[in-house]
Amino acid sequence: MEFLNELNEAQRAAATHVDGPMMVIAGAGSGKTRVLTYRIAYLIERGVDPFSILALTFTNKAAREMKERIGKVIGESEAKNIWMGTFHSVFARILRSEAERINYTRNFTIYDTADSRSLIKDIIKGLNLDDKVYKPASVQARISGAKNNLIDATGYADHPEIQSEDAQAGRPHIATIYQHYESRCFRAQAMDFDDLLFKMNILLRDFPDLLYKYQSKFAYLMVDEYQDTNFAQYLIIKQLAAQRENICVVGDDAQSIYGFRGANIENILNFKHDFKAVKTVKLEQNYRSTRAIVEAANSVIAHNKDQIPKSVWTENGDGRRIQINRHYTDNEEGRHVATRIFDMHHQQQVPFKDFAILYRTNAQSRAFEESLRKLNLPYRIYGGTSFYQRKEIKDLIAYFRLVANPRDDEAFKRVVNYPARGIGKSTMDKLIIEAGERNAALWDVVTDESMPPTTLSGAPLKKLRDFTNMIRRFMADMDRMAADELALEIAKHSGLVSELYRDKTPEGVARYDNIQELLNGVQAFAEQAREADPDARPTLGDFLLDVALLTDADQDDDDLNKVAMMTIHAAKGLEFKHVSIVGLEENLFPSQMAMQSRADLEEERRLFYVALTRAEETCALSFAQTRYRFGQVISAEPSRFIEEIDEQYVEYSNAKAAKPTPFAGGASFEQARKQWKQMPSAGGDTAKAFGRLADKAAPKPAAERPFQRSSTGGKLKRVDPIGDGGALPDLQEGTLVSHERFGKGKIVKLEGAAPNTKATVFFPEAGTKQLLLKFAKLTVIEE
DNA sequence: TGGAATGATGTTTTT
DNA sequence: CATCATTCCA
Repeated sequence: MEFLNELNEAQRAAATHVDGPMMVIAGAGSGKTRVLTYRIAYLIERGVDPFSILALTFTNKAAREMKERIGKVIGESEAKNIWMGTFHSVFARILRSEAERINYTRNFTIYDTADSRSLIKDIIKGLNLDDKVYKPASVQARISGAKNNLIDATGYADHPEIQSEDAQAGRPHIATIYQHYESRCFRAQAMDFDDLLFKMNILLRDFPDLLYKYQSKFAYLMVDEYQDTNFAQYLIIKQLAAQRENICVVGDDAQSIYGFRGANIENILNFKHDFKAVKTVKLEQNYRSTRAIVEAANSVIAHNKDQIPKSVWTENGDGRRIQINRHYTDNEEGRHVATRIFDMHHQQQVPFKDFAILYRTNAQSRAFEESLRKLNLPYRIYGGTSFYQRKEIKDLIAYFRLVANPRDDEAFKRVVNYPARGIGKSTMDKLIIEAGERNAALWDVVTDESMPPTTLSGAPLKKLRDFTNMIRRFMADMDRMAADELALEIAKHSGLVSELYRDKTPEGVARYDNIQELLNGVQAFAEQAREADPDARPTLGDFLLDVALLTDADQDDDDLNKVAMMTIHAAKGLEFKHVSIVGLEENLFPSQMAMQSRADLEEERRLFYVALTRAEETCALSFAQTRYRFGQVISAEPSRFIEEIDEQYVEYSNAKAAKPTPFAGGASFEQARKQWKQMPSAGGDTAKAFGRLADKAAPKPAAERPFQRSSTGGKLKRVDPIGDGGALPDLQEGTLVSHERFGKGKIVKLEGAAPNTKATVFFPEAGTKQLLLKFAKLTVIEE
């Protein structure tokens, strides 16, 4: 097994460990995936049956990659038999085959976050509770938290601590909502994401034969990213491993970033107590990054109190310091990052795929998207509003869902009147009330001939029945047709395709294309299944199971040479040669939600650690002093995390320092840092875009002032992102100007001295506005 | 009943 | 600024 020679001593010790519990503490970039891969290969070469290996990863992508890599070592045909996937997808598969034990159909629906929130909203309304007090999102979070800790609705109501928490928060009825939620999900034969873990636990708890079955089946367990498991996941693992104790967990407490989802670092700390004679291996040598990056990351994480002591080190070269860039606006930040990529690509032939832009929140992607597009740089955004969240896709999938499981109330409500069938709100309200009274699914109320709805009759009832009859026809075809065939049939005969085809606006065409793409996706899925097993008859239900747990990040990376943009969470486990971490501002990163508690702040810091350690060669940080948020310009201060980096690994690119050579340190540098710190910023308070003065803001030196084209047209004159007033010398009363939002207008009055000049402008389209030149992006229009 | 227009409202991170 | 939800009118 010569592949073992590619491993260092610690890695090899981990990869060749066969029986008994093992915990691998793997620092960032220490070759953990390689170890997991080779360990599986090693097991199989030693004669372990691939079918008896269960490897749980955090993302589908990680699972796929690992499978591929194992395939290269031991051959694809063996590799494909390994049980490998995310917790959710593996247990969804098991639940599907054991569904009847818990009185579910094997075609149960998986409710996504939106479905479950809409159901919760519904329940809150039905209980006549105030949705200002019972905010659906927080109720959902509360229920989710309970499920992750294996507390059901009854347990929730009986839990003194939880009850007093809710009472104190003024929301004593969450227990009731939870009870309804539970029964409504069951009524609809639906499980939410948390249920996949919760019900798996139920299976193992209530059916000893099943526990035994899966304990015997999975002789070897491996869990990646163990630090991110929550209690529900932990207990499944623990139970499955209880018999043979052949369990290997891999994790890094420093990279635990899913606390908000119930992940519990304790799981990693307690592993030693749960199993006896645990072999522990620490992987501390980093192969990924330069020394500057490794040390910078180390210096940051050292600020955390809670951690397992370990020292990540590298033999790699020093590399370039972490570059820090200050910007006046978020748009300028976008331009700068894009320009840097442009330059490096053209001057040093760096391929696009070597770049990544990482941010804290999805909303930040916009500025970068725009700038990259302007420079014609190819990019790909991972996550965010994924393909599967688009309205038209959800609509068609809702049809699929309904055909697979007609009791799926959320799907029913979504498409019963789309395309329009004359089934309006009042009809649906009656139906929903009646379903509630009978505790039956909407579908059952409509189709139960023996007990017709009492409040509905005549035309409305007929329309509803026409709809269910149509779905019934699809259902009848489910046995005859393969997934791809049926999908096409549904798309056509539901009227959805023709509805979209009629819409010739650019958006409509895009939607139509998306539907096409989804249908192609079903086809690809079916063909792949047939390829793997010629006798397989992939059903629409199989496809749904797959698609419900897919994320955008899992989409096929066919055309790969693109700049990658994603949240730091999504970047976990990935690496890039050149990384830009953007938006390093207080209240953004760290997030303002995390400012309250030390634990939350430490999680943010670990997130920053994860971000830094994605980089192989260079890492640039940036922040803006003003940023659009909620449609307002707000000012921001640099993130505390920047200062936490040991300064010998940092360079402040646009402070006026000479470019220091790596690690030169020295007085000139200190000075630059000081200078940079003293640079005036707009202060911490929110300043309205067109309102109050932010007198502390200093004008930018004219030489640095960039030009930019106004989006509303008008000939390019000059634009001033910070707007210091003096920048538009030929402004006077009567001048025609153009504003991004308000369109063209005429200056009526100018008052105040620069930089606080205020202009009164009359916009024919928007009325008279008072604008502070400092902030308003005005362009002079030449006659 | 359906659609358009208007107004309130909210943003972490993900399976 | 977006999206959503509610409202209002045909």
